Amino acid sequence: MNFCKRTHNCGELNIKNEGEKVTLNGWVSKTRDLGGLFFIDLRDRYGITQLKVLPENKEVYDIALRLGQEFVISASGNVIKRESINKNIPTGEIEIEVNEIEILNESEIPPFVIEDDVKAADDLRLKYRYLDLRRKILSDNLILRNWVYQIVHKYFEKHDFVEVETPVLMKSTPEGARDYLVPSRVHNGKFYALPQSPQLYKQILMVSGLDRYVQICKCFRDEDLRADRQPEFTQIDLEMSFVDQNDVFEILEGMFFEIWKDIKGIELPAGFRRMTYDEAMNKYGSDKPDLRIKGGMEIENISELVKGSDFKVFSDAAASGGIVAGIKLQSKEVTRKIIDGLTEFVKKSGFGGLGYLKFNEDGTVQSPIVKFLNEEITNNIKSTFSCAGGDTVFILSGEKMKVLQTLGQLRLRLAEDFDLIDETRYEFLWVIDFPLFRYEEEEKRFYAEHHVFTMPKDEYLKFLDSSDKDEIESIRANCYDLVLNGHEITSGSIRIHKPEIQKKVFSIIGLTDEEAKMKFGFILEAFKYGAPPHGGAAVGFDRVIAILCGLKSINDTIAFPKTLKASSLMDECPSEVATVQLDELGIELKKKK
RNA sequence: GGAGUCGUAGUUCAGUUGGUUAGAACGCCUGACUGUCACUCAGGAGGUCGCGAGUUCGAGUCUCGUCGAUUCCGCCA
Repeated sequence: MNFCKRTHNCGELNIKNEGEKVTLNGWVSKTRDLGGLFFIDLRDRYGITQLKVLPENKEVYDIALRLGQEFVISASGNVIKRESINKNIPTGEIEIEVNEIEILNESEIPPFVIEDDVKAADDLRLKYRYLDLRRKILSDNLILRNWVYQIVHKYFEKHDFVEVETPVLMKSTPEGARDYLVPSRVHNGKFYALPQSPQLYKQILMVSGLDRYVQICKCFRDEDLRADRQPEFTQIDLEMSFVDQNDVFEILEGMFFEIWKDIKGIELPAGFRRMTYDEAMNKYGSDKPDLRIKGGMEIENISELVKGSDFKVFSDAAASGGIVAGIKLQSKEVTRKIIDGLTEFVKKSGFGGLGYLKFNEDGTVQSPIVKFLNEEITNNIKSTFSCAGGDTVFILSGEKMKVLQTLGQLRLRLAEDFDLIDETRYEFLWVIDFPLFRYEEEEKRFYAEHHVFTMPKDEYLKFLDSSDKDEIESIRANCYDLVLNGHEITSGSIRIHKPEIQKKVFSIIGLTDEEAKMKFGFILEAFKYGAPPHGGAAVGFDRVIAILCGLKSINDTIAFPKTLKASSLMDECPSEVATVQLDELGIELKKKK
């Protein structure tokens, strides 16, 4: 098809181009018919340029009158200075006086108007994703994502990493998330799994001597979704040989340094803050604390202070091995209604109520529990939290982890409600020394907190032979997360490369030699032939992009995201398949109940 | 698997205690208009109130179920 091809895009012309004869191709964003004067806003991904059509040019004018939203056109004419300038857009000083228009394609009336401040609901936007992506605000996310992609590739190339593609069809392993399964036609009854991550392959590449591996790859997890969780997502996967934790940190800090410098023009600190898992839990009630909250709002354990109080709820908690702890909300008006809302919030986590002490400006203390606490205890609480008039301390008591986690959630809730988050900050934090195991009460067994190949810290190796639950739970690992603004954006560990340590870990999670061989045989086999000390990490690419774009959800960093029920509204997948296809795979569907 | 919110015109929403013909804005169509850029003005078309039962003389409104979107918990690198 012949058509008049563009000489420029719709975002680049300005007053310097005055007098030039140009051709633009693009979509009709809007038309304004003033009777004797006709304006067209022509859009492409670079921007919008105004076209002007005069009725004297009858042929062109008649075409202009036919134009509808989202028609694709080619327009030629001269760049002229506008009579009235639009300061809101980069091309606002000029317009094209059109002497030729060609309609390249018509459009049906779109189901929603394509504008930055889109009004359509999510499902409609997803069904017509291609229209939604015509919005600059959205396509800019994909463009930024591409920039980060390029920075990452260059960065790792510069540091001698080798990009290796690992299989997408792999062996299903039962640990971790639920696998997406792919049936095999050649081996009826057998299945591949899509990778939850290329974990095992990258470790084997270390045994191969590749030394430094990186891959920006798709990962798949068949679990329920969230705003920051898609069934398929992208990670920057990396692994290094002959390294300890600090080497991995250094490489990743360097990567984030370059990304933030290039994309945001921000110089991140040379080394990120570090905090142990235990400290994070005790101070923030979370393994991914948001450090942007004004005043810090750290949790204080006041078990000792209230141990002897007459308030049974507190003294009982302390006596039965639990804790009493609280957080302070600084100088905010806390009404009855707010307290009720927060009480409702903690009740959902199984607490009977929320204790609070309001320290008034006049020195009095307002609280339903103050009558149970003597003056000394009240004063001690006040000084522990460094309270001034106008501050409120919220207190929970009970089982330690539950108290800490709920206070952590309360902290985030208060920060949200009282607008205490400094949105301009980027707070990176390494959370280190995670527990190696997690005890599952219901099944009465240990699970690997990270994954089964995570190396325990040297000083805890002795507990691998222990049969004491507390000792095993106390084992800390060379396992780390990078947290940014309360989001986990990276996770990794130093791996076990010694068979005797691996054996002990398997034994603690109740995996017999036989089972281990069946599930992980190939990697254990590989490890027999000289596995170097190695470790690595995986970066949640979508989450990083979402934060860079200022988005709460990762969906708008992904071209074609899926809904919470993991379906794609545009191409309507998943879908049923023909019986012939199932027959070839040797699969028969169960009848629906 | 559980809890919450939402579903009414092409779109975003309003719709009172269950009561006559379900409204507004934007978009769309027709006409007018030579400096608009959220153009303006005049007129017009457009509805299976997500779907299915039930209660009722009467349901957009109440009840139950179901489907979809979304937020959170469980789950999950």
